[in-house]
Amino acid sequence: MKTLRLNSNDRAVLLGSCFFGKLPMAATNAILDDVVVSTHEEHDILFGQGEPLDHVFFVLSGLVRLYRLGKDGREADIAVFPRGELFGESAMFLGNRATANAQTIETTMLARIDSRKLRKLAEQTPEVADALMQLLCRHAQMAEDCLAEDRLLTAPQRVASYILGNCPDGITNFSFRLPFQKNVLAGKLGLAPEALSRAFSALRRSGVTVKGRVIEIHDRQALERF
Amino acid sequence: MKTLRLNSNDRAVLLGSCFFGKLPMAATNAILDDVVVSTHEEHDILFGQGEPLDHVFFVLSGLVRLYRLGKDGREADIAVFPRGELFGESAMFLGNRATANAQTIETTMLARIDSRKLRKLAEQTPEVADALMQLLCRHAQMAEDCLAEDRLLTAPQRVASYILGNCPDGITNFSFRLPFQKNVLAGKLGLAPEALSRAFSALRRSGVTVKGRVIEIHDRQALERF
DNA sequence: ATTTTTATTTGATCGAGGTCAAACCACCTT
DNA sequence: AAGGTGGTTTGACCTCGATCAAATAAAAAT
Repeated sequence: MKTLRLNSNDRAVLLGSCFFGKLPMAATNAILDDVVVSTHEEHDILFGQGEPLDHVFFVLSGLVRLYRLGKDGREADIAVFPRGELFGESAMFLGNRATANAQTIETTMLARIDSRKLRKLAEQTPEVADALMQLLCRHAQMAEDCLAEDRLLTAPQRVASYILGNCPDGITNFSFRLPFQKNVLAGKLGLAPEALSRAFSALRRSGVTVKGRVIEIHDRQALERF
Repeated sequence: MKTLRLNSNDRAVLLGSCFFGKLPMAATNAILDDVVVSTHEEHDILFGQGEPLDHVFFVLSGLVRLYRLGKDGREADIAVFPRGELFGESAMFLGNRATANAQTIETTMLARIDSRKLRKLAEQTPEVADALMQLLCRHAQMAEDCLAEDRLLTAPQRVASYILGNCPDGITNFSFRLPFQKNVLAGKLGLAPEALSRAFSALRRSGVTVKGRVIEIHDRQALERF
């Protein structure tokens, strides 16, 4: 892990992100002033459940996985954060302790924001507080969505739902590239890789073609019905 | 559903709750000033997923269930809120639309807080914003905990975990009363009632006794190992 | 291009838990 | 005491997805 300064590309990613995008410039600058940038190899462990954690992370590039460990060593993914996402914010409100493990999935650049400073800024700047609340809310929703899907949908249905989530409304014919390995998608959907593979092959009958990382949809309706 | 005013017992519940407990008196009073109280029969539907929702609910007494519907009509519980809990807050940040269905589980009294007002108050009062962030955070945690447990633990392990969550640390011999029907516990744990029943009977071997709603633990270690 | 490594698919097996039906039980009412 | 009513338990069966092992495919390294 190497420590660097923010370059202009990093700034662009930060300013274009959902979180920083709607903050007043003054607040953004105050935060970015003493941000620390670090680079990580793939599979680097960022923090572990229960460990002290006094900053919030922003993904400048790469991919990070949040997960919990079972006592038998098995892992359950809680969330996957691509570039532009902020994570680790819940520790800020829970005694500065991480509530899960975090690991990079690929080579990743992160910006670290001091949580004390962010929290203080939120006290003084309603827009920051509001942005934080929206972030927390979105993360809560993500977890609730996952929970509901796990409980209500079969593996092929969850995969169909994931695909549809990446397909603009009203379009019936569509294709896109997975932003990560199938491996990772499987974890995100709470499936073993084998189950994901089988789910894809079950969806083939409903007009889904998979070539490497590229997914093609030929019949949106069929997917929705699945 | 009948509409009432806050009585002194209601105020006590509100003031003793996790959310209002740490607010400055002025903020609490501002909120309570135009709270609306309503009573509901059991199984009353409070709101449905996607519907407009312009207030936040506080449980004065009774029990409320948040759940999502699958397209086949099956239901997946997201959370269960007993007296003293605030819920429905996420709609505030997501365009005033409910993200799930809510239903009373038993006869219930609710206080409704206007979300516009609460949000405005949060802008002006850092303590309110902070309390809201902690609430959102706790709810996000609850969902993540559920998700992780669903993915990592078997039915008996989830039940064991629930029991241990109700048992003070360091005590080996313990007994408590379920705060709701087994029915409800099953839903909360993402199990069919039959599966909960079987889980209990699997735990009997580890020193758990179930008599009606009363759960007795005779060997904490055995439960932890399960 | 060839080898090595890593990711994905396929096959076979197994177990957890859902579902349906029936029995059981507790608590009410009459 | 008899009869409801609704929650809970038990039994039987079956489906989904985990797991293990092996085959393939794709990527990276030489």
